[in-house]
Amino acid sequence: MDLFQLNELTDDMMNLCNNDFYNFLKNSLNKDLCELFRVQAIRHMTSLSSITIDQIIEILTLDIGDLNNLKKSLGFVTSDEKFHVRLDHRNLLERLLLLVKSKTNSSMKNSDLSNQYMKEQIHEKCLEMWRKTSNSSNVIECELRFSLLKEYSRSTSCNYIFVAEDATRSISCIDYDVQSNSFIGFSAPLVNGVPQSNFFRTEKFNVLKEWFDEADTSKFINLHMAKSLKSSAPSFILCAYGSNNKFEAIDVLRRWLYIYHESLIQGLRVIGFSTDGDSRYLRAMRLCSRFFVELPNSNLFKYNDQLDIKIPDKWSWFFMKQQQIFLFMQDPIHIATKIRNRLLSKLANLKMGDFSTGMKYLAELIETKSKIEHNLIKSDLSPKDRQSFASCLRISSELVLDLLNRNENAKELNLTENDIEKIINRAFESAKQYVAMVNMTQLLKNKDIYSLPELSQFIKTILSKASSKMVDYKEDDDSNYDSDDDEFKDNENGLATFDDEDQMLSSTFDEDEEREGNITANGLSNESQQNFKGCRIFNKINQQQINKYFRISVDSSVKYIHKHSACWLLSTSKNRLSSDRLECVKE
DNA sequence: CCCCGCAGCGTACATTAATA
DNA sequence: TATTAATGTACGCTGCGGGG
Repeated sequence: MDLFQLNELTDDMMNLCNNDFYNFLKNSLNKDLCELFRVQAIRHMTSLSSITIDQIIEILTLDIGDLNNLKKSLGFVTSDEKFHVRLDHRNLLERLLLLVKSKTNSSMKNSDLSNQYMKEQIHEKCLEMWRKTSNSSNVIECELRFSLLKEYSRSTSCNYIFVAEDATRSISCIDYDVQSNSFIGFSAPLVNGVPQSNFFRTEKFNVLKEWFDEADTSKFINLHMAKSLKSSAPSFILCAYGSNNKFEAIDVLRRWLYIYHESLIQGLRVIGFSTDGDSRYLRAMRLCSRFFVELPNSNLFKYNDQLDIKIPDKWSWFFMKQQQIFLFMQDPIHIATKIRNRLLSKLANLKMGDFSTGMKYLAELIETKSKIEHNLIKSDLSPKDRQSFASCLRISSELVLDLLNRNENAKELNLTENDIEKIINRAFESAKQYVAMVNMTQLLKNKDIYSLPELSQFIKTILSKASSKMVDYKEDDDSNYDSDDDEFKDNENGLATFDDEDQMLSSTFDEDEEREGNITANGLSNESQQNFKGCRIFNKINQQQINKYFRISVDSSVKYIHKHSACWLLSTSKNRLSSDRLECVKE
C-alpha cells in the first residue's frame, strides 16, 4: 500500500489497534518503522493524531543497547553521537501523521468522535490536570492564586472574568499543614476583607493552646470561583478559606475591590461578582453600585475603566447609576433552582409575560414522548429536592425547549426592552387604581406627582436626601492597608514574646505542664521514643524536621512533640453536622 | 433509616427611640 | 443635630420529632 497514493484514511483504518495496527504499519511503511511503534508501545491509529515525528524518534537519540539494530536500519549516528533518521523514513512518517490528523480533524468537524478518540482526549486532559496539580503547589488556605488565574485566563484566551463567592457550613477541625508549617482550621482575621494566609504559625505549644482556647474555629468554608467569559471555559478556584461567618458588608466590598485590583495587575478585568442572598453581600453590592449610598472615603473609579450602562431615556423609574465598575447577579444556580421550585410548585403560579407556565407541559412531554427525546425523569418534576441543579439543567436543555416550542400552547417568551416598559406601565396603572380606591388621586394630582416620570423624580429626590441614604465612612486608601497590617503583626509578636522560652517553664502554664508530665510519666519506661495512645513524644529529633515539632518541657527535660500530635492532644470535642447534612457536605 | 417541617439560635442590618 | 441603644427583620443553620 502506498500512503502517497492514498487521499484519505478510511474509518476502519482509523479504528485499527494492536496486531491489526502493526500489520497495517508493516504494509504501508516498513518492518523497521513498525518495530519503532512497537518499541514506543503505540497501539492505536488514533494515538497518532496527537504525536509528532520528533516524539516518535526521540528514543533513538538515546543510548539504548537494545535499539542499536533498529537505529542502524532507520538512520545514522554521527560522530557527535547525534541520530539522524533516513529521509525516506521521515517522509513516510510525516505522510502517515498528516493523514491521521486530517482524518481526525474532519471527523471532529462532523462531531463524529469515535470512542477511541474521546478516550485519548480524556487521557490527555487527565495528564494535563495531573501535571498542573503536581507542578503548582496545592491550594493553600486563604491564598488568592492570581498568577494561576492569569495562566488560566490565558488558556481561555479571554481577559474578562466573572467571580463568584459563597460560604457553606462545615465541620470544624484543627490540623497541622506541614507544607506551610501552619495550623489550619482557625478562622483567619480579615485585613481589608481578605483573610491572612499562614496567620496561625507558631513554634510555641502554649501559643497553640491559647488559640485553641480563644481563637474561633472555622465553621464555614468560603470559596471564590472565577470563570472566564468564554462560555466553553471551565471554572477556576481562586481561593478557599475557613471563616467564622463574622464579617461585615464593608469587608465583602473591600475583598471584591482587592480581587479587582490584583486581577487588574495581572491584566484581567473582573466584570462582576455573583453570590447568594446573604444580606451582607447584598449590602456590599448596594455600596459598590452606589444605590442611594455614599462612600465619601473611597474612590471606586481610580482606574478609569468603569462600565457605562446605557439606560433608556424613558426609564425615569430606573434608579441605578450609569457608571458602574461591576455587574452583580445572584449566582445563577440559585436562580435556576428557585425558578424551578416556583415552576413546580403546586400553590404558586409562575407567570412569564402573558403566559402562565406550569409543569403540565413538561408532564405532558414525559407522558407522550420517549425519554430519548427529552432525557427527563419523573423526579425532575417533583419539587422534593429543592436544590437539584441537575434537574434544572435537564428541564432547560435545548432538547426540551425545542419540544416545548413545537407545542402551540407553550410558547417561548422573549423579554425585550419594550416588554419591560410595558410591565412597569401596567404595574403603575394598577397602582393608580388602588390610589383611586382610597381617594388619593386628587391629592397626588395637586402635588404634581400623578404621572410616572414625575413620581419617579419625586421618589428619587426623597430617597437621595432622606435618612434612607446610607453613608459609609470606611476608608479605602492604600495607607490603610499598612496600618492594618502592622496592627496584626504587633498582635502576633505580642503573643510570641509573651510566650518566649523563659516563660514557658514559668508557673503561668503549670497546669499544662503537669498534664504533659502525666502523659510522659505514664508512658515513660526506658525508651527514648514513647507511644501513648498514638501520641508520640521524642527526646531528640532530626534538625531538618525541627519546625514540624514543638519544644516542650517535661520534668525539666526538653522533649519534642509533633505539631499534628499537639492538635490531636488539644482537640477535646468532635464537632459534627447532623448526619444528613454531613452527606451534603461530603458531596 | 431517611426526609421534611418546625422552632430556636446566631449573625448582620435597618429602623426607631433615647440621649448628649 | 449627631450619636448610641434598643428593637425588629431576614436568613441560614441546628436539633428534634413525626411520617413514610
